[in-house]
Amino acid sequence: MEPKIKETAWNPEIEVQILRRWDETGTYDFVPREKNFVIDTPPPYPSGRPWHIGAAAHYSQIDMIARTARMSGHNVYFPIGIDRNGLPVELYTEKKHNIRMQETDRSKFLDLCKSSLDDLESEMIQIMKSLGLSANFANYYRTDSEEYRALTQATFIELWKKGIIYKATRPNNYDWVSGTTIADAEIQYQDIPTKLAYMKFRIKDSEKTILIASTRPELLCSCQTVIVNPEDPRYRDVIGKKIIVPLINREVTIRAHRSAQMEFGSGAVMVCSYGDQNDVALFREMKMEEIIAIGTNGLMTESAGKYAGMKIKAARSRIIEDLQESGMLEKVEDITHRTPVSERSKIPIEIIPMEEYYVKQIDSVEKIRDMGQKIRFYPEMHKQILMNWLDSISIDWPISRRRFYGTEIPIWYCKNCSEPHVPDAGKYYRSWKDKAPFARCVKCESTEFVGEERTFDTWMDSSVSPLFIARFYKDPEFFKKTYPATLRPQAKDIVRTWLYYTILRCEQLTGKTPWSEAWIMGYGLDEKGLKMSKSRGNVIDPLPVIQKFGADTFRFWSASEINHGYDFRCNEQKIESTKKFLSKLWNVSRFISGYPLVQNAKPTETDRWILSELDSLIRECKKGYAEYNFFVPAVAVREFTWNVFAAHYIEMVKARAYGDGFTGDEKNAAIHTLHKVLSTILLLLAPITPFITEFMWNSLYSTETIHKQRFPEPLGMDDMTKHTKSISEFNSSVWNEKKSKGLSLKDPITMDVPQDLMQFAKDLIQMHKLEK
RNA sequence: GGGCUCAUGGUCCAGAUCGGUUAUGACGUCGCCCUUACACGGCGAAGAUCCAGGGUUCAAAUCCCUGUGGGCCCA
Repeated sequence: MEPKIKETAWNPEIEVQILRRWDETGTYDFVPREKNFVIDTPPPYPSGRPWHIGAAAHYSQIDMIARTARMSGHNVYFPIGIDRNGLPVELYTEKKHNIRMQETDRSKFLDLCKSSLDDLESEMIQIMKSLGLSANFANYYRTDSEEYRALTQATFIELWKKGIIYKATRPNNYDWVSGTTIADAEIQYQDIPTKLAYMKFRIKDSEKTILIASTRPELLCSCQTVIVNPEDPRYRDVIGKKIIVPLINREVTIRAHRSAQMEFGSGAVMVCSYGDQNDVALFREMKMEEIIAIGTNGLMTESAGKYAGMKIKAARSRIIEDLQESGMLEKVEDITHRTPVSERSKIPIEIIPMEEYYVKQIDSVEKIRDMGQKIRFYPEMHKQILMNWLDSISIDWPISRRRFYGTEIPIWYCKNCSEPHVPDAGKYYRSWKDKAPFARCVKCESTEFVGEERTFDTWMDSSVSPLFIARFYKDPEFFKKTYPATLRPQAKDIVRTWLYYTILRCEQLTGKTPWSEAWIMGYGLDEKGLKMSKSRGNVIDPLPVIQKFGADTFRFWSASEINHGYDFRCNEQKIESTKKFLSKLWNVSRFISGYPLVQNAKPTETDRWILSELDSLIRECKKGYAEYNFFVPAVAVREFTWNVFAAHYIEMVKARAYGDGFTGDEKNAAIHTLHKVLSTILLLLAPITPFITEFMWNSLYSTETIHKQRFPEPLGMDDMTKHTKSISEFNSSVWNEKKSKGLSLKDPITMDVPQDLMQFAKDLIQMHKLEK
């Protein structure tokens, strides 16, 4: 028998041809039906190259979800988008061209950002395509397109009319390097070494001093009170007394407040506007007048007196020196302080009062919690990330940003009376440069307007992705069929942003939960378990890896190595060695390809044994697929194919398939079973390794694509899996016996078939050339 | 300080819901072998006090408690 297939190893170059055929025949085109399986695919952000290998693994797995759904009989809608709004591209562009955004013409700056994005985007699209994503690339969307931004603006206009948006001046997180307000969700905490200064505050009309420890002595000028814990015996008698702020010489009152921790520093705390969120709460609670010590440029303000105009750190050092000179410094300790920093620029944020727009969210927390409870999370434990976040929401969501590359806030202000005007929804507005779409002010009838210059927080755009893909406002028929979506796949680090904001916004706009399932994946780390970063030099570029070993290799690695929901390690050598399994599968197929398809056959005992093992494999795989956990089918199929089917069954029936010493029926039964098992393996692996399975399916079984087939059902064989262990043990014992006698495997040997394997005797005797 | 999570041979990972065999498999290492699908292979070997301590039990990698160490998140 000559195998139909000649090559002896899986050649990844075949993938290119298969990709082309899928593309030409429109294999994955989406035509909406009444019921659809809609994936709210995360639009990746092209922030620089190379693209993260963990992200490539992530998108491979999202594709496995799409293929699983398709093979389970669903009509799958798998859109692809690219997220292009926001700060990273601005920073990238500033660096690339050595310019500063605030000093560059806005139109010109936007053009530069756009071309940076175009370059980075094309590489990402190429990787996603070559990974074999069964998505609709023909009309992939961009979040900075006119159409997308018009949707973001339309949703803003609707919320504005519903009264969910408001403007307020309040202390806010401010990133003075990127020059913008940021939301709590954009803050990270980092342990940063800093100095804890113990300062002496003198009690008025007394020689007594109280020690106050602070990491922010430069905020002395904005100190409005000193608090001590009411339970603290050391300070009981000074509560209500006046105390003098050193250097500033302002008198403030000592107050009792339970938020003062007795263990920290000296137990007495100065309250300034604003050192941290607790200061904000205390100023509000005690209705104190705020003093702004730090400006939006990151420099000390006029309120800081002689320190005005200095950078924060410089002012801190100078004040410590001055305190020393005036004898008001007790000591300075070096400590490590958990410091809130901006997620993007990594600098410590300042809390500065500014006027910004807000989306109401505090009132919705309970509703979102209920909706979140009803979403099925894979894995279930990651629902907790959302719940923890909901517990810690304390202020509304500030949505305005003082940046350029984002969706413009569509508001014009009357030049005369400042009344804000919001245009009709539906168009894309560039309020910073477009002429106001109003004739006169509704309030004072003036005819001159000034456009808002700020942009939205990018999560305002991202949080309406389920609405965009469902053509909200544009195509009611389509919307009805595709919203709510079925599933949101995403990484766990953006649960509190993307996942949460999407539920919030979709609830506000549609009253519905945007999807019924959320699939949460862990991070890709380097081989030692550390985060990959350019500074560490441990970044792995996915593109050459995929080119070298093929997409199926990469995908099978991702399925067999990643325990769903947990962080995973990326190791190029492991990816390479995964290819061995594909070659094994290739050669098993190659062997079987030498036999014709046999329609009907009566299986022998040996055949019924492997078919019974196959049934249990099908059940196991389907269990994994039902939870979108690809680790389960990948490992189960590999184990079965390699260590049961190839190692034992194929060896046992080789002679029978050749027909040596067997009847025609027995021979046909072997050939029929070989094809049955192989075709089932191909179907079970198709979502994970779409290329090799498609190639084999087309070569052996059908000209139709494997990817529109249904998953196999168990045949319902009697359970014979209990024999598997005896079979493999007996085979091993024969191999060992021959080896110890220096015999070749094809030499005959005198051995008996064990009693419990008599039903398989005929095959075993031929396989090992057993003699009496 | 609170929450989530992890800890099994050199490396990765299974087994843990429902306690009971010589603890699974892959990668790597070593030895032998071209046996008509495959040397990207086959056969075999070495290699684990299942993080520590305590408890429940006839019996614990598995259940309970305490602790140690790592990761992430929140204050």
